[in-house]
Amino acid sequence: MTVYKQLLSLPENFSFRINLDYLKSTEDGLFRTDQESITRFIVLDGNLFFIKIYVSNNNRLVIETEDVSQSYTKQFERQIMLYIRDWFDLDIHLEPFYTIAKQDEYLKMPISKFYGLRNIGIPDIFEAFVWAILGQQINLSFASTLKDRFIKNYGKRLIHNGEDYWLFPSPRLIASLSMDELFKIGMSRRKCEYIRGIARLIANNQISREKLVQLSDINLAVKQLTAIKGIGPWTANYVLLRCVRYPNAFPINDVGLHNALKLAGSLDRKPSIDEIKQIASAWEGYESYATFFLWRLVY
DNA sequence: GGCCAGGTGGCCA
DNA sequence: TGGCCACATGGC
Repeated sequence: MTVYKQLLSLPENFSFRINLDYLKSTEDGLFRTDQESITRFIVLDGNLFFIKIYVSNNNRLVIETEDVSQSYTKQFERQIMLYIRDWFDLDIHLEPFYTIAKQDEYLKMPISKFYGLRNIGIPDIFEAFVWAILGQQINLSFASTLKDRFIKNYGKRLIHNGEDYWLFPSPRLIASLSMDELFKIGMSRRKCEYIRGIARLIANNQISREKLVQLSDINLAVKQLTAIKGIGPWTANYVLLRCVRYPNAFPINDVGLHNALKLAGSLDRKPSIDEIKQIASAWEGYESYATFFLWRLVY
């Protein structure tokens, strides 16, 4: 099979190792990591590509693409590069964030520990919503178990070099499933309804990443999303942070964030919401990165 | 056994 | 608006 190789130059403040470690900690059947690379299948307009990502000696990102569907064109090449730039959030300028964070009581420790980390995103908005809804209220390890069951029950299995990879289930398929079919994996009935509802909205193109990007006002985006059953302020901000990439997305109610602030600030208790508003006022415009680095402390 | 997990909607004053 | 409560399940 033909393999195409592309290079992407990396920002100064990007550490491949730190980002690989992060991905390793979140491996979920959709991609795989080893000591030096990340691999996954991606689908573009129904065409299948297998990509391998690693770093070269002169600090460039190397992307090898196997043309599984025999459909590789310059257009797909461009889309694959955009996908990688987006997944690793390569186009954001983080110097202003680091300048703020270096002198911030709560951020200086996480940015020193994880310098070079990026908000590795969830490019597929349906996946982002499902992951957020699954994670509501329950502990993260159980949420991971549910996600694993979700992917392996409804997703598509592919094999590459004898190893399993999965494609995330399509919103169209999930929208068509019965409550019982969804309930069997162990999530609450309400989560089944929420997920089926969002699947329907995405399948009908009533909700899309592009539309949310175009709103460009986080208050509007949150308002629109929280009108949907099962999407509260936390889920809305989570999706805007991990997928749509609003830099000021801020899931202020997040328990993990609270624990991370307690740890980073050596507090004897978790801060209150009002205290967090005070703390975060210094991060204006970079709340999403502040949150992502703080999460890394506790997950 | 009880309480908390990367919350949310529904009900009631 | 603000205060409960149920929700599925796992870990401590």
